[in-house]
Amino acid sequence: MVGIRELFEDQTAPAGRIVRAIAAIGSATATQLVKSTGLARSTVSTLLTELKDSGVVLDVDTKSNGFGRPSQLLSLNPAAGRCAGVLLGLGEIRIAICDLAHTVLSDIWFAMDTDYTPDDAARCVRASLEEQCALLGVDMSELLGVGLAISAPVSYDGEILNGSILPTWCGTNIASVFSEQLGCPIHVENESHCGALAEMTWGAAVGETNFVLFKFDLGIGGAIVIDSTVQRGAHGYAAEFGHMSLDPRGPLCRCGNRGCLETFAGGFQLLRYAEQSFGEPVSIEQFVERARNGDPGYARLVDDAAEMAGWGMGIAFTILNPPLFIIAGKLAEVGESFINGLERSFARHSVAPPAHSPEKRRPRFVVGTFRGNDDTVMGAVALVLRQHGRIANEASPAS
Amino acid sequence: MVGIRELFEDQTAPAGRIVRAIAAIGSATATQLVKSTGLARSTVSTLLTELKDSGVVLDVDTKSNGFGRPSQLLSLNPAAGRCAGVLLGLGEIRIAICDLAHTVLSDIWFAMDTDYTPDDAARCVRASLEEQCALLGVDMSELLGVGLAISAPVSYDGEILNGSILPTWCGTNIASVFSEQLGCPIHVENESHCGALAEMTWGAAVGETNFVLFKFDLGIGGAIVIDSTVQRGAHGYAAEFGHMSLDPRGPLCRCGNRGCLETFAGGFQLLRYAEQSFGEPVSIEQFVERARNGDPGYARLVDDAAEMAGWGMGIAFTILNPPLFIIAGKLAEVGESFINGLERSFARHSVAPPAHSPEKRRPRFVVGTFRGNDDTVMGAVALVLRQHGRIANEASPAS
DNA sequence: AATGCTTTTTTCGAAAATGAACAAAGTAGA
DNA sequence: TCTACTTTGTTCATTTTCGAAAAAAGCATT
Repeated sequence: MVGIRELFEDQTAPAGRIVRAIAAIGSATATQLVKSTGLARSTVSTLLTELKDSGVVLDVDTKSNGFGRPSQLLSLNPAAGRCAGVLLGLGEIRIAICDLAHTVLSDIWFAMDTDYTPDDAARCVRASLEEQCALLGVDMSELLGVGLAISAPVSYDGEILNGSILPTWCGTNIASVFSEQLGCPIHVENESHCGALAEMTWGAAVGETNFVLFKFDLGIGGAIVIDSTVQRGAHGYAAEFGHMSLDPRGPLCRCGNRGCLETFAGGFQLLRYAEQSFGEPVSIEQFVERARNGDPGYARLVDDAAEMAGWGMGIAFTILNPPLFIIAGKLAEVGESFINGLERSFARHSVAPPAHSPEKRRPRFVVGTFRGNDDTVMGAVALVLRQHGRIANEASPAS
Repeated sequence: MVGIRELFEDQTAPAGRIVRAIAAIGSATATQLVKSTGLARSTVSTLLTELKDSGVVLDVDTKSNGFGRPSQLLSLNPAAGRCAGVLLGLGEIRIAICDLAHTVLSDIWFAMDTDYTPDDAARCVRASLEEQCALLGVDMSELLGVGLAISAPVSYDGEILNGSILPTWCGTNIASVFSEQLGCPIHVENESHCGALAEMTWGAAVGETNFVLFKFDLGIGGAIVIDSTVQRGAHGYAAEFGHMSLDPRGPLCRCGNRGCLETFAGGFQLLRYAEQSFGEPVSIEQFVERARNGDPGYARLVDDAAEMAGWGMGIAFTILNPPLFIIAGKLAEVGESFINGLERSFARHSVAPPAHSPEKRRPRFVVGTFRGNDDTVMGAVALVLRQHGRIANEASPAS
């Protein structure tokens, strides 16, 4: 008999595969597990009874499919373990705790100095996690893992590569800093990649195995998902759509190049253009609100941004040929006008399917379901649930 | 006891996995197989003795690693089966036959009318294959598969999507046409994807599991390889680098968009520009020769093409973040001047690694090892060896 | 209520894969 | 030449996984 921790982390053993398959989607039927793990019916059945006996898996419901014997809906025992997700944001930290049945148990937020250090962050997160765990009546050592979402590319060993938002953090190994404080497995990923995991787990991409996500927010990021796996590339830089160089003579970008997509359609830039033109500083929420209401200047800014964004997505399509695009971030909340402009521009910048081509040869466009920075925190939780971006585990347990 | 054919095609059985692992790299040691298949040493050992007993696998050599017991080099029995690769080109067809130890047994070429039909092609290929097989003293029914390389994107079910080079072929299901004539498993892929397989199997990408290939030839294509798998995308369009739209007001492209990379750096266009400027039509071989010798006008054309190509590769890097770029196609034969220009432009158009970053955070650039259209035919063979792009198998054997 | 149909779930003997211990085959240095 | 060390290859009892058949649990029609 093994504990949930071992099962959860075992990459090869069938029992582990089953547990993680359930963790990934929250609840599942045995038949679904047969498909997603590739194991034999009998194997799944046997292991499932064992897992039920040891209290790791629970029957939660019974689901009829119209015909035939109804199937049992299974879920991991919520009491068997918990996962935490942490968003390390600009002057703020947000922490969510979930059980293994995907129920959010705690979701808190607190402000930080804008120049907080990794050590500050780790200490604050630890204090806060201890407090929250106490409220939930569990011990912090029961956490199966903590996921960190960072607004910067992260290398495979947990180092922050390009401190564009948090410049002083560049070069820090964020994973080891947190591992030392928290003493449990740490998973690190960049913010947009977390967003994709959140959409796969709770949002617009549930059940999708292949898609590309564009996140239009203050910055522009994205994620490439192939076979349900978020691609990280050789160094963790993959899907930095905001820094596709679209115009070699365009505006200078914070990354050091010119004419990046972000300089045309990034939120920071749009806000600056708006302030320059209308003389009044606005928040991104105000900006989105005015653009949605059709305020001419703002609408035009969004229109132009959509034009460039569609171009970028066209190029991404030419390279990756995904069946689905998910459009996320605050700019997506502008609604139809942004999405339509984007699709129109996309059509002009991607290889046109031949005239007789069936509908399915065009990619689908879907707007993400998360608002605010929910996608990021929840994605950080999903990091643990899906055992993605795992980095440190051999730290001594917090005393 | 099972025949090589079943083993070769069985996707799940360990024996099949071992056979295909050997087929993919030509010859291997048992330890390599343990790593690449993920099976236990004991399993590999047991199955290997069985495979040797049935004559499928042979000991070919013994390799010392300096320390420890030397390992046996294994190879598939060349007499156990053969694979054919077919290039369906512009006014020409090329066919290669290999044994399972990667030895080329036959490599022939013949001209076709420029407007030959798929049926013509299938009949000619069949006649030629029968002849070649007879010369080799084997029966055509012993072929383990035939790979087809096409100068156009191909869908998963073998349909030609965009007949840019062979316009009348658009919409044909090339796989079923050939399957009917040849009566053996057919594998279809687009030309550039085949090129990547050839480089992985015999060329510059041996041992590489992740890379991006750009092929600069008369057209521009490419391939994305992740975990040793050539990515096809949702519809088989993936890695159409030639049609990245770099300038919305640029020249019209045959794909219907403007300013595609191909309109700036594609061989067809370069030849046309050269003819317009120097009044004399040249072949691509002549063009490359003159550019390599530093002939000013040609050198400048190549320089400008490298500038745009580097830009395109920069964008691809921002999206995919590969550890390695392979540069293939006739334009690569121009040499240093093209490659250097390309790398220089790349550096200006991709996210710059921070100043302190280690060398390994930059992608490597390597020139492909194949010349002419060797990569394409050999890639078509590799299609079969690696069981990639498999489409038809249930056709009735040719009578 | 009974029967047929469909899908899920379990059971159980057979087959496959594994881990651990051992044997083999080489190098390097005493 | 002998011993220590390293890596490869084999054997076999134990454990794991599978396939096929049977049992179970619902819906729909008669």
